[in-house]
Amino acid sequence: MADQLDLRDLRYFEVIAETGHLGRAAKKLFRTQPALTGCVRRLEETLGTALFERVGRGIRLTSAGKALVVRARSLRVAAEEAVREIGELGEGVAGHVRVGMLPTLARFLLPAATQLYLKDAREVTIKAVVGQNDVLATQLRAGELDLIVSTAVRPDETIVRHPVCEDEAVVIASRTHPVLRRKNVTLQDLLEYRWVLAPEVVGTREWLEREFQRRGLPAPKVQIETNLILMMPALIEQTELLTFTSRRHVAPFVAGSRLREVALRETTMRRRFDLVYRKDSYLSPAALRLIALLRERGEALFKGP
Amino acid sequence: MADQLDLRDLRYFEVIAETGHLGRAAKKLFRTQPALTGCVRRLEETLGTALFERVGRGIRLTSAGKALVVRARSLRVAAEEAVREIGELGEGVAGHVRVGMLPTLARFLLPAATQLYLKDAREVTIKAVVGQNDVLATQLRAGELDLIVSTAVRPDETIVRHPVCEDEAVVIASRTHPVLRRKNVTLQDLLEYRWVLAPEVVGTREWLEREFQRRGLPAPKVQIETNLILMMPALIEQTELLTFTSRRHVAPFVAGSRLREVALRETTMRRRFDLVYRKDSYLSPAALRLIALLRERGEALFKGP
DNA sequence: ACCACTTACGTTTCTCGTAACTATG
DNA sequence: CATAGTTACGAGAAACGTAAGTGGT
Repeated sequence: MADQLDLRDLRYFEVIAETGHLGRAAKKLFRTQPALTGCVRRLEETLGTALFERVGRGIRLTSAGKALVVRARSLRVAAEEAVREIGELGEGVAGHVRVGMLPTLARFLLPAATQLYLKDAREVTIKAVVGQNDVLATQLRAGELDLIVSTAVRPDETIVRHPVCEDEAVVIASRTHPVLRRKNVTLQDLLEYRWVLAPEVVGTREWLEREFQRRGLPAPKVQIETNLILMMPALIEQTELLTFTSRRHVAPFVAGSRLREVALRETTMRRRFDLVYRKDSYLSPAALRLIALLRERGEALFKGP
Repeated sequence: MADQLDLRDLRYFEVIAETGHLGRAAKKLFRTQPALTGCVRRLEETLGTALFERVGRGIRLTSAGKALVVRARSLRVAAEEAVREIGELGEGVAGHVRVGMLPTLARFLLPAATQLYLKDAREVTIKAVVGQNDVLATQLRAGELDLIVSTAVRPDETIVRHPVCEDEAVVIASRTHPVLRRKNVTLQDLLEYRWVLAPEVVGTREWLEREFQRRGLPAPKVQIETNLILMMPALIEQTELLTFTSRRHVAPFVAGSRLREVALRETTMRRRFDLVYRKDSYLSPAALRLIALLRERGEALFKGP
């Protein structure tokens, strides 16, 4: 005798209890009457209790049977929920993804990407970490992030890199800034102004200062240093400060932006954003879906409509 | 491919997930490794998702697998609870019984009987209805009670009767009552006193009045008429009233009772208490247990220790 | 006599164990 | 080469369907 319930039997039992007739239940279930007799017999054996009383030529639920109807229903629902949840996890439309990215990407890729991603994966939760490339790479290797989108991650055999999009960091000023009225602006000219820059460890600032240094020039004078990279454009909108960050902040890339690029070949930093993830670790289907989405449409999403 | 979960597979899966090894799990479950491989394969098929990743020569839960562990555990617990609940209902140690009885039985049988009954059936709830025999019989036939213990229920083919115990209703007085100082008390003598009696429709009062009438005597003078039969003895404890009810209220049957029997053959009413229930209706195991208990031990319980 | 459930029995399906196979450290 | 998991296949168990049986209306 089985000492454990069988969900199939319980499903049959529910229909039998609802109809009150083995014959009609059999039709509904595409089974024969004897099969359902067997089902009831099995349940009654494992439960050690009569579920139906044989009254006249029909059957009627006993009190134990009535109680089992309730239990059977909730068990069935719970099982169905489990199948659904796990199935969705498997398809990557549910679950959890931990993704890290640079501030520029958080501003110009994340919103569109998440919107598109969640359209087919409503039950997925996302942890988005914004940080500098060194921090992101460390967290990725530590298993704290499933994937990152970043620049200049050193390749090795434990990670996979895919180029996603290109970007250029440029010198930016408010559209009313005096430097924009000058012609043939030089690197030297830029040193006349004060700057809003990221901390020295950040890739863009490192690059910028090196460019000045290469040409025998001093580093730009920093008036505001902030690790809130995304705030830098807003900080210079109404001042005579300069900053150095992604061209995407500048009109016409951002409609209505008060900012303009200070076009200068020497201060144009090309950089490639790579999608990076660990090679041999398990990635949830939800994470795999996000990876696929970023590989296929990341560039278009970053460029905007 | 099965489209429904199997509780057995989920049980296996739990152990596999806990140990993280098919081999060790197989030992715990008294199964072989291939059997568990098959179990995992079945689950993965019905869920459409990988539950383990094959890492090295071992296995590791995927995120979907981790989620399934939680679901599997709660499903197993719910199934076990269902088995337990329905099993207890079946054994009659859980459930609900509706029982009716006469006041005397409520006083002298119900406490001991329920105590004994609930010792083995802690989860059973009881509805105890106290009433006169005609009311009880009506409610029994209407299906509002599962069983009654009463007197003089008219037998027919829809009910079953079992004698449970015998009782005698007698005239009762306070131990300080003057009638107790008289010798050779007669029926006539009793008419000198006032009475506390039940309403005229109640069996004991009917019987008593008929006994006086049979001997050409008037009915006793009623000072207090109450349907709270059980209050009658208390009402006469400190007065010169007489009452007519079960001898069980009188010392020495109730230790410390202030009441005494006015012994008189003409006022001694023998009555038999029957256990009565419907013959062809479903009786819950809990009810059947109570019936068996009353049949086997009802008499001893009524008589007291 | 008919209807509804049960029993009997053969067939199919499923699960499990044995043994051989594959892959990893 | 030892260990962990997988594949292949046959034996046994379980569930199902057909057909005959039982009981109530």
